[in-house]
Amino acid sequence: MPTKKKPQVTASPERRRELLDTAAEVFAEQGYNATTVRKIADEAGMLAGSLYYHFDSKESMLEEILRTFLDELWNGYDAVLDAELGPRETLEALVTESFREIDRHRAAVAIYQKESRHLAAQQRFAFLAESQRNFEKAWLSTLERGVGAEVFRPDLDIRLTYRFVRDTVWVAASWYRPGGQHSPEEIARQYLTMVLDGIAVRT
Amino acid sequence: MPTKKKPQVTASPERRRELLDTAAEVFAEQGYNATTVRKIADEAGMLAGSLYYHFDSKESMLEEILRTFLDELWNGYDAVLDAELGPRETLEALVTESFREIDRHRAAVAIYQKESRHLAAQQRFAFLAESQRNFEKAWLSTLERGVGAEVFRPDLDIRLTYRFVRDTVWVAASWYRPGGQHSPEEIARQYLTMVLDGIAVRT
Amino acid sequence: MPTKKKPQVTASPERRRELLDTAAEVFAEQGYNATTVRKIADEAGMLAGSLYYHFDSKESMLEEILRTFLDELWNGYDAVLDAELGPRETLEALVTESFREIDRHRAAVAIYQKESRHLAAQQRFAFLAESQRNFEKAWLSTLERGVGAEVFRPDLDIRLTYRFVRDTVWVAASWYRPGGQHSPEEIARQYLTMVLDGIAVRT
Amino acid sequence: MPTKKKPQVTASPERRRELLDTAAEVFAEQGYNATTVRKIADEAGMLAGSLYYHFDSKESMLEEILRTFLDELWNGYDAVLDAELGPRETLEALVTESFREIDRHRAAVAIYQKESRHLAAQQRFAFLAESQRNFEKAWLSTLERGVGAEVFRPDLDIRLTYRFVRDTVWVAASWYRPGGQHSPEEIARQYLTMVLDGIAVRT
DNA sequence: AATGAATGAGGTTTCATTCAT
DNA sequence: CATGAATGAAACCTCATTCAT
Repeated sequence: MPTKKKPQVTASPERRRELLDTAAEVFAEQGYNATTVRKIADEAGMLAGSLYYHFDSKESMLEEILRTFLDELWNGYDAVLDAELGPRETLEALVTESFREIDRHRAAVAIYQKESRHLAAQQRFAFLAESQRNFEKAWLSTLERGVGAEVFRPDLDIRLTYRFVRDTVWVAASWYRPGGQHSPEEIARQYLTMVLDGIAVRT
Repeated sequence: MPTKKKPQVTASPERRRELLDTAAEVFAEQGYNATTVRKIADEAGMLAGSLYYHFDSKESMLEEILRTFLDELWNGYDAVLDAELGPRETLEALVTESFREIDRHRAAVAIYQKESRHLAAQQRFAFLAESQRNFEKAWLSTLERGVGAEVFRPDLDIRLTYRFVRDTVWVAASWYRPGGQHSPEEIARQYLTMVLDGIAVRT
Repeated sequence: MPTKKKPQVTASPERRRELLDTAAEVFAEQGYNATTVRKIADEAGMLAGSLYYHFDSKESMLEEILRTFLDELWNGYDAVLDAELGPRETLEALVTESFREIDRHRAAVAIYQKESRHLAAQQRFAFLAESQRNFEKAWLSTLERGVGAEVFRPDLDIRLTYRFVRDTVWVAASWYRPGGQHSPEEIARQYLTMVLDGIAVRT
Repeated sequence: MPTKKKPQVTASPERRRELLDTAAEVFAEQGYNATTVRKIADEAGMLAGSLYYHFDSKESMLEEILRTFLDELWNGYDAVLDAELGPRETLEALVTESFREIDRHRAAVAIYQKESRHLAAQQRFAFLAESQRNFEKAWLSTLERGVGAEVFRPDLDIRLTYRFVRDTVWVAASWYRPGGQHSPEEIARQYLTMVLDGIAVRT
C-alpha cells in the first residue's frame, strides 16, 4: 500500500499556508457558508477544482484554519497559566495574549466567533468544544482566585463576569485591523483599564 | 390592474408573527445562510412552498424580522435620549434598555449580531447601516458628554470605549436565555457595575 | 419535531415506482457509475434536480431497486423451499422461478449481476451479501440432497456445480428481452434440459 | 516535425506490460468507470500524471488490455478451428481453450464480461463487436455440425444453447482465481461433463 | 521517467422559488 | 391556506488530462 489518498501534507506547506490564509480571509469576511469555493480560488488566482489538489474539502480547510489557530492560542495561554502569576497579573496576561492572537490570526478569530457555536455540534469539530471548556476553566479559576485573594470585587457573579470579559475581548476581532494605529498591547492596556477599573471617574 | 404581487399583508397578522418568530429562532440558531426554507417550514408544521403564501422570499422574512426589532429598539432608545438625562444616567438607561430588547427579541438580536455586517452592504438592508450610524451617534455623544462633564475618565479613547461597551452589551444575546434566573434589569445592573467601576477592588 | 427530512414514502408510490423503473432501465443499460442522474431525469422527462424531490440520492435509487427485486425474489424462493419438494423438483422450481424473476425484473437482475460484487463491500449494501449467502445455502443444500438421493451424479463437485448453475441462469438476464418469442417457463424448461441431461445425445 | 504524439511505444515494453497488468487488475475489481487513474497509479507506485508518459489515456489502456487478450484468444481458437475436429471434440477444445485464457487473462476476461456490451458501441472498440461475431459464428457452426452429425441432441434450440454454453464458460472468470486448487483443464473437464451430459443421474 | 501543480469539463446534490390543484 | 411536484441556478467535488521542471 504505497499511498493513502490526497497529498495532504506531501506538498509544499508554504502553498498550503498561503491558500489557507486566503481562505480564512474570505471566510471571515463573508461567513463560512456564504463563501463559495470558487471565491476562494478566485482570490488565490486559480480555478475552484484546483483547490482540491491541496485540500480534501472546504470543510477541511476550515478545520485546519481553526486547529492551527487554537494550537497557537493554547501555546500562549499555557505559557501564561504555567507561570503561576497572581490572579490580576494572570488576567492581564491572558487579555494581552488574546489581543496578540487577534493581531496574528484576526481572520481565524473572527471565524471562530461566528461559526464555533454551530460547528461544535459536529463530531469533526469536537475540538472546538473541548477548547471552550478549557478556556472556561482557565478564566473561571483565575476569577475565583482573584475574588478569594480580594483583588477582584467580592460581589462579582463569576460566571457572568467570565462571559463579560471573554466576549469583551474576543469580539474585538470583528473590528480590529492589524497594522492600525494601536498595537495589540496598547489595546490590551486600554481594555484592561476599563475592565479592571471601569470607565467612571473614581469618586 | 394595480398590483400582481403576493398578498403580503394577508389575513391574520398573528400567523405572520408566529411564522416570523419561528424563522427568527432558526436563523439565530443556525445562521441565515445555513437555514433552509424547509427547515423553517418543518418547524412551523407546513411545507416549504406554503411559506410563500405568507412571504415573498426568505430574504423578506429576514428583513421583516430585523426591521421589527430595530423599530422597537429605537422606540426605546429615542425615549431615553429624549429624556435628556445626564451622561451617566443616559448610559445606564441605554444599557438597561438594551438588555430589555435582548430579553424581548433575543433571536433577532442574535441574527443582527451575526449577519448585519455583510447584510449592510446590500441596498435592501441599508436601514441596518443607518441604524448603526444613529447608534454610534447616540453612544459617542453620550460618552463625550460624560467626559466633558467629568463623570467618565478623562483618558478614555472614546471610539475604543464605544466599541467596548457596545459589543459587551450586545454579545450577551449569544448566551442569554429569556426566563433564566436573572432578569434583564438584574443583568444590566451587574454589567453597569463592571463597565462603570470595573472588576478590581478599589484601593 | 414534526417531520424528518425528505418525503421518502410520503408521495405517491406510483410515481416513485415509475421513476425507479426508468432508473433501473438506464442503470442496466449503461452501468450504475456511467449513468448520470441527468440521463435518468431526461428519460423521465424532468430535470436532474427534480429527482431529488423523490429520492435522497442516486445511490438510494439503486438501493431501492435492488431491495425491491430481492424481496420479491425471496418471496418466490421461500415458497419453493417451503414446499419441501424432492431435490430435482426443487431445482426445477428454483430455476423456473429465477427465469420468472428475470422476466419481471430484467433490469434489476442485470444491475445485480454487474454491480453486486463491488457494492456488497459497502455497509449500505450489506443486504446483498446476506442474500448471496442465503442463495448459496439454498442451492448447495438442494444439490447435496440430490446427490444423497442419487438423483444427481455422485461425482459432482458441489461448489463448482453451484456456480455453474447459478451463473448459467442469471446471466440470461443480459440477453433476455421480455415479450420475446420464448416465455420464461419455456426458457426455463430448455435450460433445465441442458443442465439436467446435457446437450450431448445419449448413447 | 513528423509527429507530436506521446512516445507510445517507449523504451521498455516490460514496464508497459507491468502497468497494464496493474490497470487490468483494478479495472476488473472496480469496473472501468469506477476506476480512477490515480488508483492505478497508486497501485503502480507512481503519480497519476506519470502514467501519461506511457499511455495516451485511460481508454487507450483499456483498449490495449482488451486487444492483447483477444489477440491471444483468437490465436488459440483459430488453432482449434483449423484442426477441423469433429463437433464434439471442437466444442471440448474450445471450452478447454477458454478456461486456459481465463487462467492467463483473468482480469481481461472479467473486464470483457462487464464492459464489452456498452463499449462495443464506440468506434474505437468496434473490434469487440467483430470478435463477438466471429465468436458466435464459430460456436453456432460447431453446434449445428453437432446436431447434423447427431452427436448433439436434435431438439436443441441452437441460439439458446449457444448463449447457454458461452455464458456458462465465461462467467467463470468472475470467480476463478489462478493458482487455486483446480487447474483450468480440470475445470474445463468438469464443465464439459455438465454441459454435455448434464448433472442428473442417467436412468 | 517521474513529479507537482493546475485545468476544465462534468457530475451529484441543494435549495429558493413557482404554480396548478 | 396548504400541498405536491417541479424548476433552474448554483454549489461542492471528482477526475482525466496537461505540462513545466
